[in-house]
Amino acid sequence: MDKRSRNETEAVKAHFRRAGLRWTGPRQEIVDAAFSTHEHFTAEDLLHMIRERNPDTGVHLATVYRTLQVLEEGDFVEGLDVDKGSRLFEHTFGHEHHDHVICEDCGRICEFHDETMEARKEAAARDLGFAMRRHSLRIFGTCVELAAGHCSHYKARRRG
Amino acid sequence: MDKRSRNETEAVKAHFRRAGLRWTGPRQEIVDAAFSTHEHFTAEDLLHMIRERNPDTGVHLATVYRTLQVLEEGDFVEGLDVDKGSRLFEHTFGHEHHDHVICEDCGRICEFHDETMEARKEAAARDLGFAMRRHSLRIFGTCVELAAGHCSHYKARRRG
DNA sequence: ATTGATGCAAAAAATTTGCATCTGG
DNA sequence: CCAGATGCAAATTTTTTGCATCAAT
Repeated sequence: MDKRSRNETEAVKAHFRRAGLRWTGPRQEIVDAAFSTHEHFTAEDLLHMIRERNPDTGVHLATVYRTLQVLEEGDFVEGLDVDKGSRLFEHTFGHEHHDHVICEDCGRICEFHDETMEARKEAAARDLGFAMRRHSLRIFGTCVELAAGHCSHYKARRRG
Repeated sequence: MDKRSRNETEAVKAHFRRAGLRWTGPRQEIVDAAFSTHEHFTAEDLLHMIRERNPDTGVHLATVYRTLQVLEEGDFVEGLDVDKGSRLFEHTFGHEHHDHVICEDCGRICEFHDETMEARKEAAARDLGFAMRRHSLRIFGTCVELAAGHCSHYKARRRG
């Protein structure tokens, strides 16, 4: 585990302690796995990652879902609805918020951050009498790689 | 049916004809119902609306889903993921695009349109090599009505 | 010791699909 | 007529829950 994910794990631990939640073996494994990748992952993906790191793990998918929920509430991970299949998660702690562009054909996901938009989201919510808690901007379209016929994501998706 | 929804129905009909899709009784009923309201509705809501207008209708929920899919592809309706329960639909034909602010506690949904953001979405997608097809910005938070303790949506949701 | 967390299996919820039948063009 | 649309039921898929047991504090 690199120094960065060690720090992140510590932050999660501290949060659990503060919130009166227990720090258990399964939670340790789930958090370690979640912070070990910088890709998007489903709950099932995460379980596979856990099993790769520790073939003898007893962690169950239900526990993964339960823990992801807690992590999401604590702003350590964020879920993304992709309209097709399971929700994708990514760890967010220590990262700047970003929005997503999703290819409807190949599933490729790109990220971007736009400070102007962030400010306007905040303002829009405020103007309507809302306290913004979280926000999700997804742009769906098609990527040029796919249109040009040399998109590696497309083949990967067909195989999967 | 007012003149506006008649026009909208005609546009849908024309689209179906152009696309080589058949104009059937169930589709007529589904489209009429979808354009008869300016609220968000689930597939099931729409079926109830159809049954209210015509108690003897034989339209089936599966057909509602199938037709909503066609309508969405034709940009006549738009689906909204609300993280809790079913997808909400609204007819969009002839309406300016808008984004949504959703109260996580009471379910209230407000809409807004921000031209600057629209332009930046478009640009973000282009810069990343995507052709934007659709986009969905959802801001989740809490509304002041609820915080102030006089939110009608909250009670409505508890009852429902 | 207590109370929360976990594994497991089973339920739940929402949407999709297979198929025989019907129907619009 | 014939391809596409529909009703119906059954399947699918993903996530959640009940409950007995286990373990952290």
